[in-house]
Amino acid sequence: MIDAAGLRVMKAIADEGSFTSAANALGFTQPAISQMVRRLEQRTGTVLVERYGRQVRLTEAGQVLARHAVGVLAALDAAEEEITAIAGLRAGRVRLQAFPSSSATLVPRTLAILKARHPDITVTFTEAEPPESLAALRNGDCDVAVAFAYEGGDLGELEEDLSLLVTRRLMDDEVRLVVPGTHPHAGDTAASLADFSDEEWIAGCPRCRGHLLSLADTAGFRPNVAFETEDYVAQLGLVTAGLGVALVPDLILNAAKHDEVATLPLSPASRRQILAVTTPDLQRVPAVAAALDALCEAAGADPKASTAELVGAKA
Amino acid sequence: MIDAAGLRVMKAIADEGSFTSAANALGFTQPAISQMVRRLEQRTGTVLVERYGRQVRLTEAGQVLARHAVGVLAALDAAEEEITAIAGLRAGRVRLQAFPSSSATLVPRTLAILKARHPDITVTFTEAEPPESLAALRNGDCDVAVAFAYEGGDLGELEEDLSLLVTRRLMDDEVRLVVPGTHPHAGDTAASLADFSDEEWIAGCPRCRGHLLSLADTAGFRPNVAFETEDYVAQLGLVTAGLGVALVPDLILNAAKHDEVATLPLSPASRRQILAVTTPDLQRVPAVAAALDALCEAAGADPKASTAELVGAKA
DNA sequence: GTCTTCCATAATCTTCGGTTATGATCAGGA
DNA sequence: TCCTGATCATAACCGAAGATTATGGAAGAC
Repeated sequence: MIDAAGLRVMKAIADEGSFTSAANALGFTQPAISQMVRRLEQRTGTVLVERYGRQVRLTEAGQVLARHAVGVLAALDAAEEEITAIAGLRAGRVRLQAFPSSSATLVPRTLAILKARHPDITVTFTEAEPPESLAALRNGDCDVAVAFAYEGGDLGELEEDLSLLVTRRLMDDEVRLVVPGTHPHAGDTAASLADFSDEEWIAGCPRCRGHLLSLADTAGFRPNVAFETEDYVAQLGLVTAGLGVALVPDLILNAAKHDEVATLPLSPASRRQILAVTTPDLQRVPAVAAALDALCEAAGADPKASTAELVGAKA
Repeated sequence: MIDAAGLRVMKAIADEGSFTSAANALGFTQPAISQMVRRLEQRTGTVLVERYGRQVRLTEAGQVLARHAVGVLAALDAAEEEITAIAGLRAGRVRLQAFPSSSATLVPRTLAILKARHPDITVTFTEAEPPESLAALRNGDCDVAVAFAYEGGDLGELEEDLSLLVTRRLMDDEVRLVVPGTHPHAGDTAASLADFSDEEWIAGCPRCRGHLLSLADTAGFRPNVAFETEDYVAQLGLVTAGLGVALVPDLILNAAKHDEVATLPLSPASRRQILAVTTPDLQRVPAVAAALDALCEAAGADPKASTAELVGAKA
């Protein structure tokens, strides 16, 4: 029945004292005000303005509207201001979830970039393996998930999960074989997985373990997994202690100390993709977009090149 | 940029959790909500709603709007309620100005009627002679003026003042000649003014004095005005003391004690009209209309018969 | 798989809310 | 006194907002 425009007009009339100057103040023409008042009057069923000759005066009801207008318009302005603050990155919130090994290097660098560029954005960060982070994304508990996908057989599994999500490729993470420094093959320039079929293996997270099994299967053996731990520092510790060998991505090796082990490139090489994942809608939220850019930059990827690389369901 | 309708929609979505149920709650169809959200989004330049398959969730910006909506809509409702209270006579204000001799009988009766019928209306009352009360009416300081107009020459003067005002005829007030009880003509059934040409006269307010002069002029003499006072009790007192004769309207005689004087009807009779005056706009304000009705009733006039008796400028 | 339940889109129509053009009235001044 | 300027009202018009119905596509339930 009463809308913001009507209140604005009533307040302008109260402030300016005439239809004409109210119209000027609001950037309208005079008849617009005339009609607006008439509409308001027939909507409310009351007389709002008293016309006496060429001057107008608000009736009591009109004064009531003008009085309320102040508060309502202030509230609307506040809302608008808050919205534009979010849109203009002067505020906003990003909830980031990243898998553990990325939180050592990629995430801190990202947060630093984001903080420097948009200090008013609040970023919350949670560590989560890709299945969980993607679930959180779908569930609305997370805005950006940093996930990884192994090239090869395992990729298909993740791809299914990416339906209707938007991904940005951050970097390729090469997987290396880590052996104790004292290992006979420690000095090799590359490692063929088949040569390590008799070793005891140290596996990481479930999906890393799946990748190990997949690679080993291709190499023609079934690895003897002696230890399993999601803690990659522990993995390296176990290898250092001579308790086995492990497949460890570069990202982890760059982050963690690994002086007493040898890291051998695989032959054939195996990589995993590090991806930033979000939804098509969230992608357009400025704070989220800024976070994605920061992630790309932190990963050393060209933000432009990888922008809007959409992974459809079965496309 | 943001209007009440948009806020209402955002709040409904927040409350209901889906477009469809929000549409039902607001009495719209689902596409209306879809379009409204889209419009809001392109107006604000931000994503307000996240679509996850078949469910929707508000983004941070959307939640901001929904949060502000509560306050804004409450304020709008409050304004509307206040307006309808005025329209429904559950609130409102009437500022009444009446000339002194009416405030003795007519006004108290009117206020009593008004109080009984619409206890929530606040009435303010000021005593003022017609010229002042009409000026206040024009000036917006008064909603209803109770004025009087002498029939005859003097009426024209007031008529000019009534341009663009609305009058309601409340009653006819017969003017009588008041003489001391000991006066030779005290026992007469009627008085011809010419018979009192040699008397000393006691005049009232300026316009009453003008009326006296006008009547005397018609009767062919120029009255000897010995005293002038706007206090009608004093006038009667002066007559009682034998200091002169006076023309006094019935309204005053009914209100004030006048045991020791004789009141003679004039021949030819002379009357003044008691009028309620307001503006065409104010006439439609419920509280003002109620006051006019109460005035008519207090005056014993038929409210219907005298309604909307418009006195135009030169019509 | 089918079926239901969501939201999105398209086409259409009404109403709102603005414009320009014009008229009527009042105030002020030559 | 009669212009003249300022003000509000009204009419005709027009574009866009905002609703509708009809339809399609995707997600989830069975």
